[in-house]
Amino acid sequence: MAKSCSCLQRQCILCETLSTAQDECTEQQFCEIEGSISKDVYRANEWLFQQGMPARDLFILKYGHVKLSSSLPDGRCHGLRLAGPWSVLGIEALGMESYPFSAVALTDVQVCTFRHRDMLAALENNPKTSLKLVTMLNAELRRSMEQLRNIGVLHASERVAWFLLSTAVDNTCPPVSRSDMAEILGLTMETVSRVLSRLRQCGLVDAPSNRRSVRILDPERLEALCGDTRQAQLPLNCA
Amino acid sequence: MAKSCSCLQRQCILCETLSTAQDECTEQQFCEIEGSISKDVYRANEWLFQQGMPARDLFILKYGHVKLSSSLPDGRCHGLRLAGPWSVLGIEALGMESYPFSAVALTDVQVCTFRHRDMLAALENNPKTSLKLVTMLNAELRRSMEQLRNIGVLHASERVAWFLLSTAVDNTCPPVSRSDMAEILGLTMETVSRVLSRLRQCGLVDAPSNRRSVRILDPERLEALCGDTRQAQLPLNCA
DNA sequence: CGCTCCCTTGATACATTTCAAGCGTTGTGG
DNA sequence: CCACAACGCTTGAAATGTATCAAGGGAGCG
Repeated sequence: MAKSCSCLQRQCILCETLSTAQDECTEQQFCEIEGSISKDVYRANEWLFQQGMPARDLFILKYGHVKLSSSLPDGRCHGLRLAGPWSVLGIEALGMESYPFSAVALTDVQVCTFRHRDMLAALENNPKTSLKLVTMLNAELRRSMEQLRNIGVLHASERVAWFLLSTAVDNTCPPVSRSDMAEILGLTMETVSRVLSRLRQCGLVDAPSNRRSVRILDPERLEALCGDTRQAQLPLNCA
Repeated sequence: MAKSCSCLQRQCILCETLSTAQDECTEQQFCEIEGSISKDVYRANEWLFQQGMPARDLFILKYGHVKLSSSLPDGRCHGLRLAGPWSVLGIEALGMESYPFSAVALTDVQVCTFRHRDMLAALENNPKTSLKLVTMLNAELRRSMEQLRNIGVLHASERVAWFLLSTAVDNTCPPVSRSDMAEILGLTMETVSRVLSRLRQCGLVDAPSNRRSVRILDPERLEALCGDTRQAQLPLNCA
């Protein structure tokens, strides 16, 4: 029997963990780990998990996009970030009672699901996995702090520009609605719409109003918009 | 020779790590770890480290308060959070080239300094330490996400109320200036000052204008201010 | 066709920022 | 010991960016 995860993807922390685990686990331990991975599918708008739910699993996103968001007791809600393929979700709850935020599928989504308790066991048995995990959490933390700073200091158009640039792959953004973007950027849907309209008029992006799709046409001018205040504060005269 | 860190504090991750390490390291390994801890002092307004500096150390704050902040290329700056005694600083840079943010002492400060490379070695040798670290990073991540949400959705007075409540120990806040608070909350100094003046008028806090000191007089009414919007949006009629 | 959903756009309201002046304390040097 | 500057804070008036409210358009779908 081949000792490996059936996907064997380089980008997947689980697959990599398993491949290093081969050297360090007994055959039995390894099979236990591999056996506890399940592959699941969620439809668009389904919840992977909700804030406050008992935390049991972590997810490796293999296909599709997910939105993470956190809400206040009074119902107000704020998007934390978008997650794309090969993101690890729900690991922030490892060792805790409940998920501190919610995750909803924006598109149809395919994931590997893994129990927290199995992850904890893998950590005990495999120091290399710990290191990988620590590195991952650190990266997450940096991203989160960068976002904190950006929400704190950037203007509306700078935030939109930054969002587009930071989420786009090949100048194409994930399929988010205006309200999703607004929620993540701490703005209203209307403001996001206005900014996108202006960016469209200036030829910086292609953002059809009917479809959830934004394409970046001029990455360089867009970058100028979110880096330097003086340019960014005058987004109307984009001449 | 006694095998323990000389402080032996329950709250200190380093001390705890060392005490568990006793069971798992050889005497030589243990002494290497212990020997690599240095105890340092920084004066108020000194930098512990700056954004972009090569990342070498992590710090356990033993006495005093530190402000973490991140800046944009154009100079705009945003406070990330305050750190008090027993915080671990600079661990977000573990395994990375440079510090992703800066840390400046608000008061005179006493720290234990520990090399990243020694921490990494400790992780390899001691799975329990990894778990502790992962738990810590997760807690940090949750805090950071909570803050992200709060900056995103809360109004000025709600943010101030939340800041006071979340940083106060025994209803007494760390010695931060109005501008420090403003920087962390994504507001201006003037706005913070106005909110504090109103809170003072309403008898919720004691905030003398000459000293960097805020004391919470009525925690319950203050909590009502940051939990529920409808109350929070009318902070002027605090009757 | 009529419904819903998402988006756009305009007018207005409002919270916060910006700009500006002044106050009290602290520390320094004549 | 007193002037003086520096610093942090407060407060007011005006400016401004974004939210809110409102109306309407277009695509998709039963």
